Amino acid sequence: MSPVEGDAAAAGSASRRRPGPRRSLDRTKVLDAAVGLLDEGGPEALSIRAVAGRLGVNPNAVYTYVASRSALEREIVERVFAESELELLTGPAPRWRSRLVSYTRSLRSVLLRHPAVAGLLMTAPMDGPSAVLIGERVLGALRDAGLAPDDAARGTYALIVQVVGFVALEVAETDGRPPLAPEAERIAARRAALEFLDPADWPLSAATRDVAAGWISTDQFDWSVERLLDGLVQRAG
Amino acid sequence: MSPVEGDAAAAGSASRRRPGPRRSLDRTKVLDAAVGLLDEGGPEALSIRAVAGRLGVNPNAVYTYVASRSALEREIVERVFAESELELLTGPAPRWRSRLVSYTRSLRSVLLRHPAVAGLLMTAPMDGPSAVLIGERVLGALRDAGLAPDDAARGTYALIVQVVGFVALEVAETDGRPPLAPEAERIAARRAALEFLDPADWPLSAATRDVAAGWISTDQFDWSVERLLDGLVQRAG
DNA sequence: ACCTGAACACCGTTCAAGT
DNA sequence: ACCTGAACACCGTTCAAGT
Repeated sequence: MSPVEGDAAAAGSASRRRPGPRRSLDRTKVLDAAVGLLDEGGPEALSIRAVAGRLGVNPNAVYTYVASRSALEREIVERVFAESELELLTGPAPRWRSRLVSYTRSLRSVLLRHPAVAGLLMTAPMDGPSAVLIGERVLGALRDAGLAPDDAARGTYALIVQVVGFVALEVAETDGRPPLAPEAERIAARRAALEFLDPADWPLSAATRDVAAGWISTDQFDWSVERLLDGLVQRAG
Repeated sequence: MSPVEGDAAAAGSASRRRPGPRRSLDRTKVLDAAVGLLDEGGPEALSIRAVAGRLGVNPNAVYTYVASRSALEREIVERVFAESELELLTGPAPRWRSRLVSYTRSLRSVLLRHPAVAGLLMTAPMDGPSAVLIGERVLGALRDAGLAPDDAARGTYALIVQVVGFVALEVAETDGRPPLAPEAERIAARRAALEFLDPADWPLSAATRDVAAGWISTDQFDWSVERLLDGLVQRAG
């Protein structure tokens, strides 16, 4: 990539210079392969054996770099979190709301570009470095909104739950294979599926079919975030 | 179970009375077996083959009653939703808030008693009859709160996302085998895991470690629901 | 209609061995 | 240290056959 080969090569030349089989893999290649599989084939395309196959090694070679399938899945989520535009969260204090709104939109967009990864969102704790950094920045924005530290911390989690929960349920209605159908198409399919709602049995739901069809929409996403923010700031002094 | 054998036997005697192998299974037994496996052995205990084994039949016999493993998972969630105390959602209009708060608490409790089922919450659309009925009743409570129909419909989904998202992330931090460790214990484990937060790197997060440890707590759950409700009613006339 | 029997094409993970 | 080779104990699902 660059004239000098970077950290790994530098460290290697200094400490270890044995003939050996000369490593054919590294952690990055394993993760690239895993995300590539999910992005091309959807949720079912991911397996340790498929990752190994894509890298041209035996299945068990993967275990040199990841402890287990579930550890691999956690790192995949972490890597996609790292793609979100964190810089949207920083800015002048009075603009705390637009910072949060634009960042949550950005995070949703990133996840919708990797729908099969989004399907892994709620299956393991989000405790990687990117998740921690996102938390720190959201916390900062809510402090800028005037919330006391403890309320800002609680609000941070409520917002994260709303955002990742929304996206997880949104992709759960798809096959997880990118690119997803356009939003309008997905809403229309939901609208058709809600045709069954009989006003005699579920009057309120039947009367708001069109809104429920849009539960996966960008409008509903933004609206939910805004309402939650309204509730959070209401109790700021 | 009772002197007369119930619906199935009655229907059977009237319409079909052929010798045959006399069915050894039905849909209910399959679902009972599946939930039983999850409740005893956690998420990994569920497989089509294990369900068959528990019922003493061949693996493929299960396919007479469920179309696929993922269809089975959807029905498992539906069945656990049906265990929630829907009657908590009905009552006098002015008590809309306490109806919503007590129902969401009840739903969380039910799900935490079936943690491996809770792990399936975000992997498929919740479109079963119980989910529809829950939606109808939540919608009613939000109408009682004074929200316009469309806002009530949007609010219903925001609330569902918050509740199921919260529980899914909560159980994702456990092994999914019931009974879960007591909440205080799970919070203490989180507190210990957050010890690494260096104030130099993440000052705001480090300062609110104790709150973040309690992100899986009943207090945080209630607080999140209340703040969202605050945001929802703020725009009611 | 509902089950058995047998097979297909996979899994994650572990262990021993090579270099 | 990092890979190969081989195996263990599983999967979901399909098809043909029995009754």
